[in-house]
Amino acid sequence: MPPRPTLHDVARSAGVSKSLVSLALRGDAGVGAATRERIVQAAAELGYRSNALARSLKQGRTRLVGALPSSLENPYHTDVVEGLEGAGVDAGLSVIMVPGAREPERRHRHLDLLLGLNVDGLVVIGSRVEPERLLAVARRVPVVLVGRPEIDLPGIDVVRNDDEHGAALAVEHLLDAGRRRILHVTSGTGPAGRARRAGYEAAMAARGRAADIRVVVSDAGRALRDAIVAACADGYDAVFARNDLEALAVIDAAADAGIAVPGDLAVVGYDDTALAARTRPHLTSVDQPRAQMGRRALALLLERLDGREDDVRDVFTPTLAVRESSAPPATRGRPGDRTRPPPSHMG
Amino acid sequence: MPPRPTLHDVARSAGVSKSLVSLALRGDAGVGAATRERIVQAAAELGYRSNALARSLKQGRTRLVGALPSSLENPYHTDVVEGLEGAGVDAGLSVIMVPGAREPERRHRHLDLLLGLNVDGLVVIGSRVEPERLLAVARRVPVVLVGRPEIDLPGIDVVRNDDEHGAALAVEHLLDAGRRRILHVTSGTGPAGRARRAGYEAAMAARGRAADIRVVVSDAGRALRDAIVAACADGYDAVFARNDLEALAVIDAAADAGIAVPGDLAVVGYDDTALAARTRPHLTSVDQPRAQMGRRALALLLERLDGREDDVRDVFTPTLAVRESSAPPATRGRPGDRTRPPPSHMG
DNA sequence: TTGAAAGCGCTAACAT
DNA sequence: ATGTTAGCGCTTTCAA
Repeated sequence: MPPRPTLHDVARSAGVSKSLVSLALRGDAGVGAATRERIVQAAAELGYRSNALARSLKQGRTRLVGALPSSLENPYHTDVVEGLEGAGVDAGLSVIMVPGAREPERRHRHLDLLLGLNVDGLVVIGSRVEPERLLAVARRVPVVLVGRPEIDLPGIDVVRNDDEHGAALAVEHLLDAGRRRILHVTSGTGPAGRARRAGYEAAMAARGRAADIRVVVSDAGRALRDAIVAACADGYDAVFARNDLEALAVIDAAADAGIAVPGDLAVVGYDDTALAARTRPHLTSVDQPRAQMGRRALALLLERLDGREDDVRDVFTPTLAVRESSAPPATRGRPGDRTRPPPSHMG
Repeated sequence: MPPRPTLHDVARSAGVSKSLVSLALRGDAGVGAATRERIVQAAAELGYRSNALARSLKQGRTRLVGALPSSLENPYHTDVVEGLEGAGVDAGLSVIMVPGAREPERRHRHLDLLLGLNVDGLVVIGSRVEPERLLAVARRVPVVLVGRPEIDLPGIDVVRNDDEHGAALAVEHLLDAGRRRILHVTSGTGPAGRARRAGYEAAMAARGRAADIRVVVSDAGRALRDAIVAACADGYDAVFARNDLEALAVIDAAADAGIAVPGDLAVVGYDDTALAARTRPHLTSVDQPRAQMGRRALALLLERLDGREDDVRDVFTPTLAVRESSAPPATRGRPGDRTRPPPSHMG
């Protein structure tokens, strides 16, 4: 590979100095029209592209924002990045990301990578990076946490949705739709999972259903299925799942066990990811404004870079996207919807 | 934010020269044990982290590999990145990525970003970057294309699966399972889509079903549903979809129209993404070894950096992951599987 | 309007 | 075993 041309090459080719090339190429006003023309010409001919590394080194900033999603498996994360990037473009910042990982070692590697690149800001999406590490990082570069409740670190802004409220939306919706007993399925030891679980319990209690509170911590496969079967036998006719992925697992387990959704069992997920509308039955899901949260994260970063000192905690209010998976027993019977009549414990 | 400590700061704090700090921190053998100790100590106290920008500028390489997925919507891309990253770690290279985009303008911006960061190699995953642009890029940095058939650019390696063969696997499987007429659903104007379509047509012809070849170019929503209904009315009882996402759309449309899958209609997807096993019915899908292809892409990059001149075209052979969505009419009737009897045109 | 020179933080060849 | 020095490619005073 031929070495890429530098400012110096262009300068020589145009017969001017490096500085003038730099100015001309960046559109500085005080460069003679003819000279500028010659410079632009020469640059084009050589295929010159300025070296971002060198510029960043000189300027002490990269105009880069690093995104650290906890995983790319759940579309939630990429939706946030989407918003982040959109806002970044508007602000003249570029967003780079890493694949994301659940394993702490890999996560640390990713974090180090982003930091090593001298990103001007870091957006950590739902990742379980340890608070101490976050604090250490935040002393060198602005950090915004997205989607992580239960955390209050000085110097670190947080953008999240109200998980308790979201859980309550799900519970109320199910109850209002005529469901009697609601199970909560979660695999999470994570903060968001905890908050949703707490919201579920609170909402149940608020509706006088404290006695019905039941939580299944799902591992993959058979265990979940057995738990669902057992719950149904005990009269549970609805599930509020920690997120859409869990909800799909519930639907899958139910199908395995011959339990009809939403006939025998209503299911509500969380995040309203693209999956929700793609699978059958279409999934009712709590929707957080992910792209908007991403945009907000970038705005907070900019404010920090601009000198803001006090911490921001931005809480978005989720809404409920109602779909087929939680249709009340009475509403069923659309074409193509061949579900069983409600089980006997319904009456 | 306090400025981050530099080599110079550490050197002063440890009472030695910059170079010695650099050597000590990188574990050079010829540094006195005591001195090294002192240096490491000082670095730790100051929280020193070497500046990758400066190092890269000096060394003329970044040890960075850029991944440009065409979109994060389809898990296929992230699976490839996963393999890429795994191999990267083994080789001491880091993988950075951008969100990916379908719009040409955004795609170009992403490409420029990666290039501006001086990545040592670029992996373009399924993205429809124009050949001319690819060629231009490849003159400055090694480029590997993943998942893109129909392309033969000098200086650019390609890792892909045999789409024609994959399509044939799907067709044969459906025919062998007793299906009569197979529809192909694609939205793609892309190369992979074209190749799969060609494979479908060839396989149909090879089995004497040339007369049954029928292709639906799916736009969203109603149009697809109508096309499916029409096809079923014409005796089609199976669909081979361009990818898993399309397959899910087909299943969705079928459900809307009261067409049972796999009862009335068998469906086969492509890519065998995580989605396939998550939705009901579980999706039969052509599987390409995505992670392995990612690893291979990185290996090819390394070879290029090592001076290889001739082009490599690596074609992986896909396999078929058979699941519920293509179960033959006779096999149906598992618990929880309440599908209709075969429609009359079956007999 | 243009050029010269300093220096961002690092590495590596060359002293000592 | 340790220090000095010269850049990597760029931006940015400061002079001319």
